[in-house]
This record gives sequence, structure tokens and C-alpha cells, in this order.
Amino acid sequence: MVFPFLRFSKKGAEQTAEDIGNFLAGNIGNISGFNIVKGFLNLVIDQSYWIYQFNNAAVSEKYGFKSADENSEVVMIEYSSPNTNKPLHLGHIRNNLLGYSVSEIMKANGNKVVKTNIVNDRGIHICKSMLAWKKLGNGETPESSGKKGDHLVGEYYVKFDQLYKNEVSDLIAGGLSEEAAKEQAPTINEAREMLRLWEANDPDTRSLWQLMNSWVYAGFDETYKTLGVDFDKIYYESNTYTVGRDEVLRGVKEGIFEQMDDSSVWANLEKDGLDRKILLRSDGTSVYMTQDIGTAKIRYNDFPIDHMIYVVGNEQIYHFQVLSLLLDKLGYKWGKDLYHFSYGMVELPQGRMKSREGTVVDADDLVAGMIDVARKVSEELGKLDNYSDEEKERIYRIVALGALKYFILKVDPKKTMLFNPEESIDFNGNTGPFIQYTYARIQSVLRKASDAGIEIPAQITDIEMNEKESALIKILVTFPEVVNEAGTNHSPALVANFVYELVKEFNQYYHDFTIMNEPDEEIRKFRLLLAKTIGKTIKNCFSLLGIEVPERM
RNA sequence: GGCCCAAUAGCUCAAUUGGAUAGAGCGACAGCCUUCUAAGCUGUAGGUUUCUGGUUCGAUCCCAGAUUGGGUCACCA
Repeated sequence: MVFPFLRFSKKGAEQTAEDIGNFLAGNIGNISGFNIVKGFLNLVIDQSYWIYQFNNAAVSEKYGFKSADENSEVVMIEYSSPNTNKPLHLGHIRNNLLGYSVSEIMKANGNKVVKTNIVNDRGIHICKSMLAWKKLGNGETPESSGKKGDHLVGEYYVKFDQLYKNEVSDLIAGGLSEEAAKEQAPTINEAREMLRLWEANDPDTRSLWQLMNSWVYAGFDETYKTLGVDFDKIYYESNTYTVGRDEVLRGVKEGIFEQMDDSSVWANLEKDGLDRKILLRSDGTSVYMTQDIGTAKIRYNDFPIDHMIYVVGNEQIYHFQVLSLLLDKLGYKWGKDLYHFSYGMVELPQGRMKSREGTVVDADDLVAGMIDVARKVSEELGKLDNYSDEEKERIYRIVALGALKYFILKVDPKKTMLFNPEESIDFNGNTGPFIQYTYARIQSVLRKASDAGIEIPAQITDIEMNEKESALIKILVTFPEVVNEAGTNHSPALVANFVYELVKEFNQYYHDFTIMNEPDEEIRKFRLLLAKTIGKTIKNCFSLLGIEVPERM
């Protein structure tokens, strides 16, 4: 595209393109010719260049990846960050998958990555579950009921809400305003009292809290394991909130924040174009913001963090603006540098998920449902009939999670996305299983080659390749740049789009040309190496997305 | 109401960050399994990129305004 050069060349577009083309073809070895179409200069690049590039890709086990060294920057990525009063749902799944994938992408860009999870294990929400369990639980435990711990605790959170709602409507029927009713309902005040007792270290409250949280953690661990996500360092807000509270009180002393007559503490951010924000309640208990201040301080003490990434939904943009500013005001120079990776919500066909209206898609149910579908599809195809049940189940899981993860990660993280439980479970087209299937096909060919005693060379010398082959190589060699872009944009979607494009092209190639039956030995070996390299790249791409690939399916 | 974000094929999403004829999948229709895995491949139909202006050689992309949808402004997290 030569338009920007016209003001220097002072000639017409065609003539300018001609001049530049002549110069480049004459001076750069890999350019063997050019043509001009409507002001666009197209360069013809010599085949030897593509062979050279291909060999680079073929030789390297982790083509496109950079590894960390002692000079690498430390990137801490916070993701997941669940509340301990209810099980994980579809929204958390997007968070977990993005957090894990971005971590892998940052690693592939040569960073030292610390994956962290801040568990919100304290606060009014968990007190609500505790209170309802105390009132209605009759000592129910995961063992006694056979329920998964996080689900059990979640049920009591719902029961609290029902109790509370009934009280509010009774009070309104008795003549109170809605606002007053919500304020005066006995259960909400009991829950508040419980939170106060908790912060005062009341032994009974603490031990109930510990018991119910232990159920939830067992449940979460199971879900995390299923999803294949993990953490290098887990923080608990019950340990960090006091540090945050101390920071806030220091802020009061230093005149950064103000304490009201009722002893609540506020930050006035009006000069910064924001509102007033509460940091400590009048009863002295902490809020979300207080905890986040403490957590941030502790993390920077624990690790030499160069970049801090918070994987948190875009509904909290304002929260992180405020947090950044507050940390800055408290004198931490890294406050302004924190990066809120704000991803879009997952919506259902009916709109946003609402736990109170029971429209949430539970994470465990969703995965189990996907596995059922994978099993059904696979059994209909009957390709795994010779395998053991154990092996089959393993493949069903890989395919099911591949479908779910790819479906979520292929979408630009910033955008709101729609999940239709009926229609989103697909295994054809632009899906995880389609890509996994291509990988399995490649492995099948490679097994055949191995059985036939064919040695695949490490690289190729000179060979006449067809259109499809050079098209494949042209896509393949953009991968390092894709990894780089995915890192700077924090976007797994770029990796997903790349691997889809590659796989789509390969399937056409696979359809149009034979690999093992190619009579020319040199060409056959080249095709095997090409297939092997593409297989490797598929696997590496999927590792960046946290998706496994099956050897057969 | 203030601030923030989004709008592309019937549906779900892309578009190399301002470039050539806006691409995929699903759904619909028509084909391809004596051949390395048909979870695949090929073809057809489907678009005034929400609207109105502006910036320039050129706008889905940048700017202004409008419309529609969403988020957020809690002593919730």
C-alpha cells in the first residue's frame, strides 16, 4: 500500500509502487518479484524463504514461545477469587479460564508468572449462609447428605434469602416502608451481629465459619481440578482484611481519609472526579475495598511484582479505579500501575444470570452435562469401541472440556458473550472438538508412518511445494507474532482464532492431498514433517488455552 | 439522571488496529466415504457493518450527535 509515500515521491501511485518494487526486488534476496494492483504493491517472496521459516518452526519444540530468565519481569495474575457462600457458576468459569489462559500466555512471552487466588472467605455473605444453617440445618453436613460442600453451603445462602424476603414482605404488610422493612428484618440484623462477632473473634462463630468454609474448599478444589486450573499462591481475605483496616486507620491519622461522628471511615475522591467511598462501617467492620487494600499490600511484600493483573469482571471497573487511587493516596507507587483485566459478562438467552432468580448455570452441572453430550456423540460415532471404559471416559472429558473452554475463550474477552445452554454445546465447525479432531487425525497419520518404519526428518532442504502447503506455512510462521499479540492484548481469543485458521486450512489440505500414499519419498517426508509440525503447534496453542488434546477420538 | 461500555448475515462470533471483493461457524438447501479418522471436505443462499453528519486518497475501525441494549454510581461483594 503506497499512498503514504506519495507525498515524498511526488509521483503517481502506480509509478511509486513500480519504483519501490524495483528497488526491493533488486536489493533483498528473498524477494523475487512484485506486481501492482490499484496502489497496492504485492511482493513475491521466494520459496526458499518459506522453507527457512518452516524449518525454524519444525525444529523447535515450543515454536513461538519465549522462556523466562533471571531478568524476566514478574507478573502476578489474580483470578477466580470466589466468595465462599455459594458454588461456582458460568460467570466464574469465564473468569477461571481467562485467568489461567492469560497466565500461560504471559509465560509464553517470557514472563515469570505468579497465579494467585484471593478467596473471599469472610463478610456478610458467608454469615448469611451460616445463620440459615444454624436455624434450619439440623446439623446437615456434606457427609450426612452426600452433597458437594459448596453446593450445600449455597443452599443455605438461598434459604437465608427466602427467610429474609418473607420477613420483609410481612413487615411491609404490617405498614412499614420497604426501606425500613429491609433495614429492620430480624434475620439481616442477626447476620450483621454474626459478622460483628466474627470480627471480634467469637469462638463459636469462628468455629462454625471454619467448618462451613472447609466444606466449600473441598467443593472448590474439585471444581478447580475438573477445570484444570491452579494457583501458585492463595490468599484469604480473613487474613488480609486486618492489614487493610490498619492501612485505612493510618490513612485517617495522616488526613488522607475522614472519620465521621458515627466512626465510619470515608475516602473523598470528588477532586479526582469520583464519589465518596466507604472504607469502614460505623460498627468498625470492613468492606470489600478495605480487604483489597490489605491484600495488595501483602502481595507486594511477598513478591517482587512488576505487573499486577486483576482478572475481574467489567462490572467492577469503578471499584478498581477507586482501588488504584486509594493505594496511590496511601503512598504506594504501584497503586497507579495495577491493571484491571476487565472481561465481559456471560449472558443467557433470558439475559443476565441472577442467583436470586435461580437462573445461574452451575459450573459442575455444566461440565457434567458437556461430558454426557461428548459421550453420546462419541458412542454414536463408535470410533472408540476398542478402548477401555477408563480410556473412553478420559477422552470424553478432554473433548467436553475442550468444547466448553474453546467456546468461551474464542470470544474477545472484553465483550459480553452469550451462552445458550441448548445451542452452545456444539462439536462441529469452529469448536474445540473440531480442532482436537484434526490433532487426532494427524497423530493417526504419524502412527501409521511410525508403523511403516518411516523416519521423519528434523527439517527439509529444498522441495517443490504446492499452493496448500505454502499457504499452511504462511499461516504457521505468524504464530510467534500471535503469541506476542495475545500477550500484549491479554487475549486468548487471538490464539484461538489463529489455531482455527490453521486447522481449517490443514483439513482442506488433508482432504485434497494424501500424505502416506504420496509416491515421491522426499515429498512424503516433507508432508509428514509438515503434519507433525502443525500437530505440535495445535497442541501448543491449546496449552495456551488450557485445553488438552487427545491422541485419538 | 451522571459516568462507562457495546451494536457487523436469521443466530453466535471474526476482520492483521485506517486498506484491496467485510470473513467463519451454526441453521437452511445441494453434493462428497472401496482411498491417511465424514467430529471432515465442496458448493448455493444470506450484508446500506443501527441511524445522521464529519475527518481523507480511502472508514466496520477515528470524531460529533441520535437510537437501542447493558453496566455502574450501597454502611453488598
